[in-house]
Amino acid sequence: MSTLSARNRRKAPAERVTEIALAARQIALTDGLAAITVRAVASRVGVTPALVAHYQPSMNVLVAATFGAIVAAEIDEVAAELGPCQTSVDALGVLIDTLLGPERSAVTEIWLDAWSLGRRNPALAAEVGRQMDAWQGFLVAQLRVGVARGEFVTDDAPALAWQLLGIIDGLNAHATVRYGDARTQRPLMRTIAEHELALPAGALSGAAAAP
Amino acid sequence: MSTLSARNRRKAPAERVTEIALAARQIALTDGLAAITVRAVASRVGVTPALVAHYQPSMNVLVAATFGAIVAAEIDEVAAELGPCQTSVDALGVLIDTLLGPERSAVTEIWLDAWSLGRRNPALAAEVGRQMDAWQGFLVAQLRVGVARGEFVTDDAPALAWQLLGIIDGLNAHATVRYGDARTQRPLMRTIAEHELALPAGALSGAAAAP
DNA sequence: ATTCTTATTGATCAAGTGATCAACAATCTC
DNA sequence: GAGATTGTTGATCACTTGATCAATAAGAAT
Repeated sequence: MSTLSARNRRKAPAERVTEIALAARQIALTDGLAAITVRAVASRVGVTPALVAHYQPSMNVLVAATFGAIVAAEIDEVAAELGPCQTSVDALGVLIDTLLGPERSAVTEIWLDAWSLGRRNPALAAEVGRQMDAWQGFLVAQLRVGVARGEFVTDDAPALAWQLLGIIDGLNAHATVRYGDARTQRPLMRTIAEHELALPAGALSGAAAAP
Repeated sequence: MSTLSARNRRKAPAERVTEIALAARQIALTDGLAAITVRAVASRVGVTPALVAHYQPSMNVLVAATFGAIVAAEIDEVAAELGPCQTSVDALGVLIDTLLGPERSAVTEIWLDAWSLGRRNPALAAEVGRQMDAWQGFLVAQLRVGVARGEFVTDDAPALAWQLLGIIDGLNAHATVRYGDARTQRPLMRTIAEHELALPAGALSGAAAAP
């Protein structure tokens, strides 16, 4: 790849750091968090392993940072998609459709890797905690807007957010690992959300239904 | 441990194989599937790494077999617990309480490891598929009994079984990785099951309620 | 053009992994 | 008890991992 193209060019530290971070992200999305090794990243950037080690205090933190970057990007992406929605019901429907979409399997695998690798990588474990909190915070905000608008009813938005995220992660994990049939997952998820938020049956089904 | 106690005793192959399998299971339940190494198993059995390698075609299959054994034992255990139940509603309540219990976190971590490691270990991936099928088959059988008894109503037991298992795994994963609050998970799970099986509200709540 | 700063490298270490194989020795068989 | 069987070992290989450091050279400063 770029190993031969721009050989021996000297770059500003900030740029190299960015390159390394990007390479790590690509490797993770392709082959999982466990595939982020000094040599793999170095090879992808077109640089010596020593340079990667020079810019990163340790591989554990690079893995953690890469995980954090991927998940943070995911949140931003989903948030952007929810922007145009007029009602909270609309937004929730889009959220469910997006999060249970088949194109999220790469990110789901990242989550599975993180949950498993977190036990041996303290930095990663901490980052997993942060990102789970971030997701929950995001969803809580959405739910509270809906409650304020009088669209949703729930007496414990934080707990409900955790529950909904748990369900979504579980369905995604199953779909990614073994059964990719999202057709039955989305209706189920909508039904659960409707019930837990005191919505009329079918309220979430109409929105953003793909052909 | 037993490293010094019974030194240099020669055992029948079947017994050694059993010892190795047991050691692998204990290591997995304590430190995860990734901790199953030739040396770790050998050390626990009190034997040379070469002997472990001698009895196992490869570490990949030992990991896969260990995962399979743990999950199979889990299914048997749960099945045994459901035996005494008179009604399917009872059984489902016990099933939910058991599977979402806090003492299952070790097994949940095994599942997370398996899902993550499966990508690099074909034997493990195959075993994961088998055990997921086994769980689904078990739950489908339970659901069908309930339907036959007139307790449950569902037009697609297999699909519903996958969904319920996905939800349970997701809630368990979250609880294990970060939030161990099962108090909100079980009521939620009961509500979902009641709704999906056309049960009256609260039907699953009364059964097997711990003090 | 020369000097200086520093990004980059090559070589190398120590640790850990799975796996192999001739040699040993514990136990069984006769 | 002598011999055959085979469970078991010690040594060792090839490989991958993260990490270190003196030495090099690219680019900026003068």
